[in-house]
Amino acid sequence: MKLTINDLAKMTGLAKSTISGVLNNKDGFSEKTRQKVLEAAEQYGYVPNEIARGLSTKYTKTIGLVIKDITNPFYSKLTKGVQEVAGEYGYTVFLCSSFEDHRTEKEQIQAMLSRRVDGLIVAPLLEEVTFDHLFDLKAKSVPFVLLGSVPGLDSSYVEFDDYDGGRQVTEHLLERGHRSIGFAAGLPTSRASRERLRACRDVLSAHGLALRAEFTFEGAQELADGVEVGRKLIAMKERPSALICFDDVVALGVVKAFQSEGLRIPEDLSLIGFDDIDLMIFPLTTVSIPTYEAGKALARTLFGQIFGGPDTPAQRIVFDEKLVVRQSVLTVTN
Amino acid sequence: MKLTINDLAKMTGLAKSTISGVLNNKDGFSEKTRQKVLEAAEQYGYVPNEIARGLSTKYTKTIGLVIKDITNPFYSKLTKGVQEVAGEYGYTVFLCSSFEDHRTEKEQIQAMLSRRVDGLIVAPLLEEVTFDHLFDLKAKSVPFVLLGSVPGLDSSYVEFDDYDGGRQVTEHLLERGHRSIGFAAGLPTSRASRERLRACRDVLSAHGLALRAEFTFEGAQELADGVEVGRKLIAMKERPSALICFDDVVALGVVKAFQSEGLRIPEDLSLIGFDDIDLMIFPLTTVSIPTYEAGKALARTLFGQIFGGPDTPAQRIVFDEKLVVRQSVLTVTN
DNA sequence: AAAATAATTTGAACCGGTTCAATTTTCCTG
DNA sequence: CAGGAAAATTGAACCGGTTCAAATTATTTT
Repeated sequence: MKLTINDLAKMTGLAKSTISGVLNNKDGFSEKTRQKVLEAAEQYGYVPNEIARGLSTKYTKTIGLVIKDITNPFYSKLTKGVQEVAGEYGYTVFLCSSFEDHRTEKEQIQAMLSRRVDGLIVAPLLEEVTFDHLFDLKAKSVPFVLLGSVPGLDSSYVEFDDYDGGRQVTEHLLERGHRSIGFAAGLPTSRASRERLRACRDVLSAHGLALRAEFTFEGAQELADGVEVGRKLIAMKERPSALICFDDVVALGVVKAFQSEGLRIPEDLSLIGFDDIDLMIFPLTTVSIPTYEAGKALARTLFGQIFGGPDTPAQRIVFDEKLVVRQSVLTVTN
Repeated sequence: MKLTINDLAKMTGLAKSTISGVLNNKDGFSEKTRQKVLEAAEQYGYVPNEIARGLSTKYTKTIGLVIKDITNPFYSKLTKGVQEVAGEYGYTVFLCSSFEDHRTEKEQIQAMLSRRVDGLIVAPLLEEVTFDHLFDLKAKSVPFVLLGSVPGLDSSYVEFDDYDGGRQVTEHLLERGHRSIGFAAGLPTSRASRERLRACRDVLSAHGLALRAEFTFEGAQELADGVEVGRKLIAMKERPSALICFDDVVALGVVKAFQSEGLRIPEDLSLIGFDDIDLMIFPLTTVSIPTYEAGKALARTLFGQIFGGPDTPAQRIVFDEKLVVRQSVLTVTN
């Protein structure tokens, strides 16, 4: 059915090694045969079988990207960055989603390995359990880059300075006079969320303040979760004057809940998010995260590993997070 | 480095065909050898090389998904649906983005073919040029399913009744008394946009009305484009009373433009979008599109083709679009 | 024009699996 | 316990490429 290199060899009367050589631009072939091969390949529309090639060269021109959920703007933008760079290198990317499940993450990585990807980009779930599967990658010396470092694992990674982002927003709120601050954290599997929360706590306690338990929410991930948090806040007798949301999506949910009750942001609640997503139309004060650039950096770092061989030193790239002040934070005068 | 089936054969003292047979659950092996193989595989952590397997079986357990831009919520949700079903079948998906470029689309499909995917899902760009590459797929009898039919190509597809969606929104506006209607269309490569626009024109002309050229915009794709359209409208002396946007993202852009000028939706402009995206917090009247379900349907149809062999009849699935009335359309009394 | 050298081309082995006809082993039966 | 059938195992070919030492052909050199 499909034309193979053997067919081409038969048709041109040349050896398959000759065909292979010419097609891979190796030199040592006469101009005459070179033309003959090229013409025949062109004429019959020969497309080399990358699978077969991969088997002998050990390079599949394929990388795996394991993320949590493509539906989240954060990841879709990151993915776009990865794709962009992969394309430049003639690589194709396998998209795998862990759907926030630790076992799925492991399985996906396993599947990628069995498909012999040349490298992996993983946005690992943070969990108490184990990072064995990641240490394994290192042990097997499979090129890989992580989104976010993993304690004790000496690997390449790209991450954001989430702690500093958390610090910035908290200080911003303090500067604007807020003393009662709430926090809508993400899932416990999110490193970013944890860091931001930790920073928030640190800054508050440095000012003799604390995050009150009833103003601290957990597991906020999607818009609906944000709406839920918003509802809970609305139902409270006493409410924090400001809420830091783990990301813009959650913040958007809070905005939605408040708006649907006729309450207003920032008059009734000051709000801060993270990510600075494109689809934001609400003037939300947030923290911009160079997601797209991070995706590109992840891919570039990975290709560095792939082409640099197993002794390529691990690279660590940290992107800054930057507060973007808009109109969702009120200045309160005590 | 990596353990192969040959290694395993040597270690157990069995033939590689035995190892292969046991591991693939073929019968005709004694319980004793079966155990021996299984234990050895387990103990040494043997993972079959899918590349090698793919070469001989012709099945790579891999499908290709070619979309325009993963960053668009429409596609990310569709992708999620595809992934979900692919996962159920033990398949992994190659994500390819055409980035709205016809040539890139062709190249991506080519790349997928050279990687011998078992099937393809393509959201093709609509262009004057050619659909040769799609007809080629048919000719080569590569299993594939399209998002949206292509004229003259008898293939499986999943599509939305975009014409009807366009009809619904236009009639809704007419019912609410609007007579001066504008349309922010998407890129000319979007079939959905074209259909919606066509329906709008048809309905209007059936009512003796027409879409005025100065109220018809083209190439609106991202939020920024919507903002642009909004600005243009604001700058006009005379403005339509309602605007239909090709999708929610564009509508969101218009909202943003209006809000930033202190104008209000729907008081200053009635607005309708398409997609009913999750991240919407503005009470936008829109048309809900079962994107996630479509993604699943695409995948299921594809697997039907893959496992059903080349004579599987082409399937056509059309999803309805459904108007969701919220608060972005004013009732005007003339 | 023969010998030496350089330029091309080729054939066989290999990558890591699957497949299946042929062979070997085991089990029954008379 | 020989002989035949059934069960289990194996070996070789194949999938479609790449690689490289060896063979062939062309070009110089003397």
